[in-house]
Amino acid sequence: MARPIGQSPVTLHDVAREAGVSLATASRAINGSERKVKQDYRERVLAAAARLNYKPNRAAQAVARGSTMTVALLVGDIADPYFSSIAAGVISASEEAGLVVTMAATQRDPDRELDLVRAMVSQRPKILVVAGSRLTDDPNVAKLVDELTAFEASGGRVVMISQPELPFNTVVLDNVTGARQLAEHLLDLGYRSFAIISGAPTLMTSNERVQGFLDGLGAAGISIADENIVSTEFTRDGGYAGAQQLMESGLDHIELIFAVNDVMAVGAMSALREAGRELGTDIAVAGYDDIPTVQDVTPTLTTMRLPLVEVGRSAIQLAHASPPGLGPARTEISAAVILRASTPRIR
Amino acid sequence: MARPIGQSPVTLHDVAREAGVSLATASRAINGSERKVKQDYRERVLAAAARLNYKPNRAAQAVARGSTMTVALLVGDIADPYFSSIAAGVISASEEAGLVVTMAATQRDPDRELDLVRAMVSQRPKILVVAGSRLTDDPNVAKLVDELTAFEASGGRVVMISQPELPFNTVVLDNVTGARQLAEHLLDLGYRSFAIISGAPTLMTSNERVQGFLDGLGAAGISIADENIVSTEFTRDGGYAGAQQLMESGLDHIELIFAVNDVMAVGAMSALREAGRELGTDIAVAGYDDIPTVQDVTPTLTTMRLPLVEVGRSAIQLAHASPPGLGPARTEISAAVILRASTPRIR
DNA sequence: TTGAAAGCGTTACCAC
DNA sequence: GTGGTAACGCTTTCAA
Repeated sequence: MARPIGQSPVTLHDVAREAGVSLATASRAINGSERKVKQDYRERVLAAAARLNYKPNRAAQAVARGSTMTVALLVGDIADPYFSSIAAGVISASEEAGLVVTMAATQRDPDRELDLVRAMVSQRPKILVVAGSRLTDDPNVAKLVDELTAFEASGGRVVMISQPELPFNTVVLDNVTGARQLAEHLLDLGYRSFAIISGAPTLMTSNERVQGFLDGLGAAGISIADENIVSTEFTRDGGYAGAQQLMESGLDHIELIFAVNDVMAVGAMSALREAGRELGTDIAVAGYDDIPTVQDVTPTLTTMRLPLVEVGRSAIQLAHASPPGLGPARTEISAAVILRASTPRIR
Repeated sequence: MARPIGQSPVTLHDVAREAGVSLATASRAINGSERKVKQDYRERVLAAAARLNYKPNRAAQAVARGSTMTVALLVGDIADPYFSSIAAGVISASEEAGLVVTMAATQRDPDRELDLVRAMVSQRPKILVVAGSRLTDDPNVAKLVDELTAFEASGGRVVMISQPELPFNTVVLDNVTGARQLAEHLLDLGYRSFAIISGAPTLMTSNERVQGFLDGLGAAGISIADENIVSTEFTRDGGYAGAQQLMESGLDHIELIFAVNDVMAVGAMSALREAGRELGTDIAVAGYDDIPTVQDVTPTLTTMRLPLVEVGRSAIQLAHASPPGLGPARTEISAAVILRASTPRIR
């Protein structure tokens, strides 16, 4: 009596029949506004629904209502702690708002990104969050902007994380300022000669952090020779390779290596350690992001703290706060310098 | 001419009109089977769709077809590398199969888990993947099994990751065997006295690993005193706290601490290090899972390698391989001992 | 407050 | 092959 028989899930129709009311009433009692249905009817419907183990069909609701309760989230790589922390924030804020999160990973490929954005738009989510860095030479930006603009025109909300150059709501991470502050603090600690491990030359996040860092040093009259700025993959293994590359070309008078993100810094530290360098004494290292692991490596890593979970939450809040029609809104998230053992005072 | 005007997305209807064909033909040309529509009609429709920037409404397709193209994934905590690696596998395998992934996080709370399973069932996904460990005293198992059984009865496929006690398709991670192997290898290296940092006493994954480890030691006539088995949270901070607890109660003759997962092991290492213990020499540490970070901590961590991304992929493959109606199928994933610097040979 | 009925955007069956 | 049209499960007018 209770379980759905065979293949077909219970529909609202079944519930209405079981409760002896009309489809409309059943709908109102279960999903509609509070006021409209009389107490005993409502109870009868709810009881019937419970008895039959009824679950509203979300797809059908979406069609009927003309809108979903979905948040679509696009990340570069979910196994990367940067993205997984942001995702945790997006998921928790979404759940609180009764929204379901749909997720896809671009593997940092612009073509894939465009395809996936199209796939996500096809789901007609309420909110579309795009995390991950843009490339300066991204061949697809124009198309991307078109898709997203059309999506907004049709009532969806777009939120970009850290891509302020695009005309959408954005959670802004001021990488230039952050990296400059980091540089200043490192100068304070006495460091004077630096190397940088950066991502691909076209990767904007990487560029901004390099630029900010150089700005900070420049203000103190310090510069970095080109051969001491290497660019590799924006991953742990990239950092590892970058450190090796630096060591090959000497690394002689370098006191500190700035890796433009923590996973790269951690990889670099392993490469340096394996090469017999004493971290923190022979050579200092700093990163960016403050992913959880950097407290557990040795020495603990100096970095810029980005409240990543908060960033994810902010994306959802921004979407809710920004009225459609008005121009793009932004939430600025500021980073904080976290000095740890990898950069001891040296002068 | 090209862009959707105002609020309403382009529908198949619009495309049909633009192409001068019927709704049915438009549907067939765009989403239907290859054979049925003549070349020039198909081209006209496709051209019209492109011109209007048409995107099929997935929800409407789901209603009409009676099934979605969705995979629902339930994890404990997406920011935990164990889950995020599994999620990466689920996402990539799903994308390859043209499926969209929906995700939710239980925060390891059984009540939340049940609620979220209900919410996900409501989406009528094609596949529902439940990762995360079960509790021995889970008050909701019966209800959970009911929900999942009903979901399967209505045509969905369920896959559990590492919960072989439930009557569903399962990706089995043989924790008992894995932990036993680890113990054997550590005995080989000369270790004779051990402590364990475990998760909550009701957490099955934790229990299995403890049990397997004790089995392995027991076969060599070695046991562990109760006070040297502490139980804490199944997280990095739990591991940190567990190590502190062990140190308070002495840790005197202990040669090696086995933490039942890597994040706990990494936390424990930090606690030990901060307390001035020389890792690998004063005290050895081993973990379980082989999350990426364990190669970058110092010393590198001995652990059991679980191919986590592969585990996620297997879940989707299993769902596709297992015909509905037949009993639950299983895929066994075996773990491999990875000896690293945290457990040097000592005898 | 309730119920009948008209949608929502697609698919799929059934004639032509 | 193609087009008309009845579904799909639900929401939401519109009358009653």
